[in-house]
Amino acid sequence: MSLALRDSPLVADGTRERIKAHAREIGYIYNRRAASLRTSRSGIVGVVVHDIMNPFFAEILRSIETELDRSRQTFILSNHYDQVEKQRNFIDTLLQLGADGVIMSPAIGTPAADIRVAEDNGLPVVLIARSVEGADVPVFRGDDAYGTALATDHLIALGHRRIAMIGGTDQTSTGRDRYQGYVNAMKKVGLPVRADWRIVGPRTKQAGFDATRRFLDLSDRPTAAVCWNDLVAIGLMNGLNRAGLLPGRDVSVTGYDDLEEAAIAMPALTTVWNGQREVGRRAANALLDRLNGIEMHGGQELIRPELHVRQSTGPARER
Amino acid sequence: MSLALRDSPLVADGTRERIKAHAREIGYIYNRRAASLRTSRSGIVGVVVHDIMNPFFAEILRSIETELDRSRQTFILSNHYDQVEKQRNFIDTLLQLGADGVIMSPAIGTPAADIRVAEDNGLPVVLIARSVEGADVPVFRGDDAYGTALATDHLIALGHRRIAMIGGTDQTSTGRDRYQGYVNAMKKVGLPVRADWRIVGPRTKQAGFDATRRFLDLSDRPTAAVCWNDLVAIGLMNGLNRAGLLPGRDVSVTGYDDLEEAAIAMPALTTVWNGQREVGRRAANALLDRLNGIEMHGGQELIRPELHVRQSTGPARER
DNA sequence: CTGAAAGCGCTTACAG
DNA sequence: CTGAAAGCGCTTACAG
Repeated sequence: MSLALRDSPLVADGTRERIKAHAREIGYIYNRRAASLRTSRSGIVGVVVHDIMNPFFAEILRSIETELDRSRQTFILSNHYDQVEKQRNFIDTLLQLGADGVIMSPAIGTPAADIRVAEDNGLPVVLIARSVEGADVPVFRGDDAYGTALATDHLIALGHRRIAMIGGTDQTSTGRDRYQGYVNAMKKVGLPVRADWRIVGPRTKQAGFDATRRFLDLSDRPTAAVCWNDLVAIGLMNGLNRAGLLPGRDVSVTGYDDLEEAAIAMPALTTVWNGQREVGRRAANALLDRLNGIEMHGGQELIRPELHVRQSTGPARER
Repeated sequence: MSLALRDSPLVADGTRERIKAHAREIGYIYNRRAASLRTSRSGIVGVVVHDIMNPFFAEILRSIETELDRSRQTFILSNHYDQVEKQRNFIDTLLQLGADGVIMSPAIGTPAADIRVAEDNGLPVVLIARSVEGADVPVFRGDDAYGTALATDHLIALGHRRIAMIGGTDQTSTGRDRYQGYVNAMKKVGLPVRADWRIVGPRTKQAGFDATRRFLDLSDRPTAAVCWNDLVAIGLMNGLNRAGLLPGRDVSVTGYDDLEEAAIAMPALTTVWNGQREVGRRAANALLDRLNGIEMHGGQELIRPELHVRQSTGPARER
């Protein structure tokens, strides 16, 4: 009977259909726990990110969902809110449930040992968005340094010479890379990189909004801002609007990620496409490949970002 | 040993600690599948909503997460995108995994029978945001008719007489109730309810943005719009801004939900607080109570919404 | 080809 | 109080 229900070719068509019909009739429910106990495959994949409410991760999740659905894998989601302990608990849970693998955007401060524990216990890991020093697993992320350089170059080409960087942190690989790209672009053309023109921290709309005051109070106030991501940029633009300044005319603003809402922001946001869908799709497929026994090299796969120019950037105008 | 690991009081403290230390040392991993097979409790709760990328659901999920974490339940998430079939697959998966219960915002068109199948197979159901006719399970949602009446009353008090309703659908209980509240408020003071002043459909930012043209082209163009939710309102405000109209001065706009970003929208959005956190908290606790054998009556628990007045609404001015 | 038996790793009722 | 045995529902290797 179990063979028939699993569509085994060992069972004749007619027999299979009769058995299936009967199973439906008596309300038979396949017990995946029992099957999993026996086969040690559970059909469960874990996904853990900083925060699914962040549209950046939500967009990645959506394409992961598409890929896993196709392979009939169930996925369990968790936020770690950058708490290593919460992430560790989740990995424990996955191990206890016998999950087949995990896709993670590691919490700030994740030690390579945590990845190794998972791997050593038969839970293959694939990383997205951030890498972990010393962990020999596949990583899928955008080329952040290249991306912010694109944005910065664009502003420089528009004639801006005083450019701030708003948001982010040095605690993640992404944060360091994005800042580095901005620094490289500035230095390449001999523009000053001033420590006080970097406003560390903001990564949300609210934080971008709150940073407006600090930005406007900077000495030798910059005429443009490279923002950590679209959320910060949109928050900053709202703040500038409130202060009576028009983004794209009075101050140029770039975002990062090209979220769905970047195009309908007010004004439409110039930003860097970060390939969320690509990251999700490739990460999911890499994990599925690993589950099917395909050998995988560790190391990064960088997705090349693209600049999308819209209305939030314009020619530099001195006050 | 299994007793010691589960902190049973039957085991002396010293013994327990020694056993636990040893377990850690040899890298012992508790097998929840095996335990679940034996006890028929899995520690898994399913949550299925239309779309977790929608901040309304994301905010509900966040408080569900908090409550379930506290009870050490793992939750499995799924979007149904209003496809009954997808929702049905998810419920099947939960049954196969022996999940302890499910919290769902039912897909449009969910038959009461689908709820009953789950319940009859030992999967208790709690509904959020929408109800299902004929399903005798607890429902937690806001009082939608009351909420849109609050918004409409507010606009009427500001002197508006031509008020449109933008977004939503008659296919959900929420949609019908929100429209009814608007109709009631208009009729109560003898204002006209015109079919062409209702723009059915939009529920996203993009859709709200896209609806701007249709709104501006309405005959006897309304001076105010009651929007289905904050996303539609923000999209509409962006569209109005692009058209050179200032929300709150040229056109008054109300939202619904009071999402976190309503307060920092441009301009700050007048909206109806819809108690997402409350809905999530109560739904999770109701389910946990059911799991612990506490009897539950079916039926709705309505959370009373509140009007939050900000800058997107102002006195009516005729052109 | 078919059917009965063993075993996955737990928990619990039961014998000692 | 302790320890060995049964059984949850599958899958698979094996005997017939």
